[in-house]
Amino acid sequence: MRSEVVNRPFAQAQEQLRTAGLRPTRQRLGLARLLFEREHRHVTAEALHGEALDADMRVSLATVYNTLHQFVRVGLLREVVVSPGRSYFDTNTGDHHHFFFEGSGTLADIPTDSVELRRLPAAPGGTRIGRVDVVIRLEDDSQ
Amino acid sequence: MRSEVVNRPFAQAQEQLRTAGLRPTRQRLGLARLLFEREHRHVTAEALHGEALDADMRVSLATVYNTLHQFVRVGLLREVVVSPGRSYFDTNTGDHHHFFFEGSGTLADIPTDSVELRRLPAAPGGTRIGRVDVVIRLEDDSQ
DNA sequence: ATTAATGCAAAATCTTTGCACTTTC
DNA sequence: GAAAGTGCAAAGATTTTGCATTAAT
Repeated sequence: MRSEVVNRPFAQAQEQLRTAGLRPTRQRLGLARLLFEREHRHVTAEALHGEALDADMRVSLATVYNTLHQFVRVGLLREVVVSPGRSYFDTNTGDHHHFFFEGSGTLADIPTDSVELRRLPAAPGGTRIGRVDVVIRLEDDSQ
Repeated sequence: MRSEVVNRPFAQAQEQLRTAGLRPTRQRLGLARLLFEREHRHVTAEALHGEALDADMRVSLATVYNTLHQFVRVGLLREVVVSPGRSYFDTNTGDHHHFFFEGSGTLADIPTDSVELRRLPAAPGGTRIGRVDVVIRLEDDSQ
């Protein structure tokens, strides 16, 4: 592989960050690649930090937190709150809902069209609906 | 008021705890009265502890946490997770959903029949649905 | 050069735990 | 008196912050 060849995934991540108005720094690029170069995923800050270290990136946990929140702010990620004292970040920012496996503490997307939300209440005065979160909590089937 | 007259609310709380299999201790009784003698409410451990102190009860924050979780375990309360790093406890254990006001960090019940959930996905193999939580996140209408 | 981002360690939150003491049954 | 519950302070866990250093434009 010739070194002057453009590194595709890298260039893509760079573009993605620029578009979002974030400087494509080494850490943000690295984290973006971990997050977005595969299938949609759900990560905790701690888990992503672990992956980064495994991939020999040098990044602090504080920067991982900061970066995840920046990504949420610019719409690259969505934060999912399902468990007290732990934040999950979802690379799927589209309209969809979640299974939460209480046993393992993991999340899975629910295809949009397998939940149908009929009739929503009106937003109370002075507010507007920002998002509707549906979480289906699953317990181990101790049949 | 004659001292031998039965204190109704107190007796009710006592009964409620006994039925749930919890010893009616001074702290549990006091917290139960704060929680259940009024309309349904959403409290944090910290807020409930504050109320207890205001009412001149002597109870530690640790005991408030323990008690809230015990109440959840026996079905007297329901825990609602909407915000990272803060647990809310809901005295309404019936089937219903929530508004979450992002601005103030407060919760409100949504009447059951103003949300209709049609079509739910089947629980993945080895699991069963424990609960379905719907949270409608409200933002301040900066119109 | 200028401006923004990072790393680190420290702090801030929120929650749980260990154990001696107290209360309930 | 036996068993369960409480208080306190300490520890845990997760997340945020302050500030000097480093990197990107």
